[in-house]
Parts: sequence; structure tokens; C-alpha cells
Amino acid sequence: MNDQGLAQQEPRERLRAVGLRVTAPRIAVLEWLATNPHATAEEIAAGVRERLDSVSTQAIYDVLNACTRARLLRRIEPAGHPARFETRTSDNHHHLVCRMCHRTEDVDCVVGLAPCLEPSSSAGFVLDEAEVVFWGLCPVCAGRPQTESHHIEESA
Amino acid sequence: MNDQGLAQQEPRERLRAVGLRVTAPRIAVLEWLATNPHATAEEIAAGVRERLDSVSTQAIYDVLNACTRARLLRRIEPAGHPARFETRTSDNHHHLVCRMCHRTEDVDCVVGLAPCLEPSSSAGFVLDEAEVVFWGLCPVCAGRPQTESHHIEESA
DNA sequence: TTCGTTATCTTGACTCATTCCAGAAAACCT
DNA sequence: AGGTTTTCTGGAATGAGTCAAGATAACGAA
Repeated sequence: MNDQGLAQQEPRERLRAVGLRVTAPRIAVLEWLATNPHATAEEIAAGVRERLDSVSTQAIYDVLNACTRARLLRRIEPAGHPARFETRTSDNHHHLVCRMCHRTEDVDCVVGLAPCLEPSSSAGFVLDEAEVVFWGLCPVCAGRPQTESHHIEESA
Repeated sequence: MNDQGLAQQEPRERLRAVGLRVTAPRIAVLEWLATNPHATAEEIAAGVRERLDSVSTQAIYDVLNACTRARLLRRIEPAGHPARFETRTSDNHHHLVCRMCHRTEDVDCVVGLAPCLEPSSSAGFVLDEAEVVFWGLCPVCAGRPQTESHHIEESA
């Protein structure tokens, strides 16, 4: 298990860098998220509990909130579904979200980046972020007959 | 109260057009939303109850869901806060949301409209909507010292 | 290395927005 | 008017997330 050394070192330093204490739950969350982006709090808890024998749900939320506030993580909240987290990349990338299975993928809004950040009128608002979500169906769900519970209304 | 005739007729026809039954709660919700955009279910319930003496909360949600599915209403769900509804459905405008008071305003993404709808790589997704939310502080909140409960972390 | 301070974690209760359910009431087709 | 089917009522339930109080662990100083 020596090749984990580096990966394990990374979160530790990132925590220190933002002045957060280095704890087992935090390291586990950051490490797990590094390889499982866009996970929900519940999924993260499950993943973390596989390597740490016991972590309270509250601890997971605390870790996620603390890291999000410290900008180590980014929280994305697709409408109507639990929040998802990703290890914070400093770039302002956006997301594709499947309406059916909630699968979430990153996209770089190459063309639209600059325009998106400057709405035509800001109505006096002081803006700090432009969040873009592209809604649709993932390849799997697009090729599958719609279930009753998730029909997408097609009526124009 | 005769000058309400037209305003009252409008929702009625819109409901018929999409095959929804015309009921008092539905008309009241649509009418109220026409003059109070970006309202939450709770606010809508309160507004509607001023003219209809009694409407169940469930009815409000049913109306909102039915109308949203039928595209008479558009639901916007700013991360971490209750859903809001608006009657502007046909144009693909975006929103400014105040992180502090949740005030929500419309913006037409003049420049970015087309680019925003075409992410560089769609990863096989079949997209049907691009949702853009500009986060920041509204004029009122921007000029006010931050409360503890809503501090915006400024640490880079 | 041990100690004290303070941040973090545990447990468990709780909130809030929203949905589910079963039956009653109302809308629409004929 | 009559029969269907949709919608509304009332109340219970869900799920995601937070609050609170005390136990525990991290880290800086001695």
C-alpha cells in the first residue's frame, strides 16, 4: 500500500493550506471524491465508510460544508435532486445533467465562457459566479423507452 | 371588477390549450404569478389564499406541478433554496439570484444565448435546455454589512 | 511529551420543502 | 342531468440537510 502515499499526502496538504485541521474523515472524503466526482453526500458517506469503519452522517456534511466554504470542493445542486460535490477545479466549468438518472458530466464551455459571465443587464447585482447546467438525457437513458415516473413532456 | 375580465380570461384559455381542466386554484395561481414572478410555493399559497378563501397546500403543489409539466410555468430551483415559479416560459432567459436574500431577477442572455446552448462536448447527451444562474448580491444586500448567517467567503 | 485550547465528531432530535395516500368534490363529455 | 376522470382535501410520511450538547481529537505552546 505504498503507492497510496502520494494520493494520501495531497488532501492533507490542501487542508493545511486553507487552515482546516487534518482529520481522517476529511482525508477520506477528499480522496474518495478525487476518483468519484459528482457524488452525493450519501454516496460519499458510503464510499468513505468502506475505508473508515465508522463516520457519522453529520461528519460527512460537516466535512463537505467546511471544504466547500474553504473552496476545496465545489457543490453543484441540480434542481430537485440532492447536492453533488466535486474536487474543486479552479476553472469555471459547467455540467451536463441527465434528467432521468441524474448522471452528471463536466463540460468546458469553450465558446460561451466569457459571454456567459456577462449577462446583458445585471440589474445592479454584484455577481461572483455564473452557473450553467445543460439538461437532457445521457446516452444510456436517451436510448431507453421512458418510464412512467420520468416521462419528459415533449409537447411544444 | 369588470376590468379583471381579460386577465381572468387569459389563464383560462391557456389551461384549455394544454388540456388541463379549468379550476379556481389554477386560475388563481396563474393570475397571481403573472404579477408576482419568481415566487415560492409558500408565497404563492399565501397570495392565492387572499382571493380564494381556502386552498390546500397540496393543491398548490399539484397546480404548480401540472402547469410546469404542461409548460405553462417554469420552475427555477436556486441551489439550497425552495423552488420558484414564473410565467415566462417561451423565451430562454436566465436568472440573477442574490445569495443573501434570494431575490431573483430575469436577464436576457443576449450575447451568450447561442453559445450557451452548445457546450463544447456533449458527451453523447441529448440536451434540451441550458439553465444559467448568475450568483451574487442584489443591490440592497451588496451595500449592507454581512450577517453571520450569510457571510460570503472571500478567501481566494 | 504533555497540556490546554479549540475545532471537529457523535448522537439524536428536528426543520423544511415536497410528496404520497385515500377519499370527497368538482370539471367536462355526451 | 349522469358518468368518468381529474383535481382537491387532510393528514401522514419522506428525504435532505441542519441544530444542539457533549465527547473526542488535532495542534500549538510549554
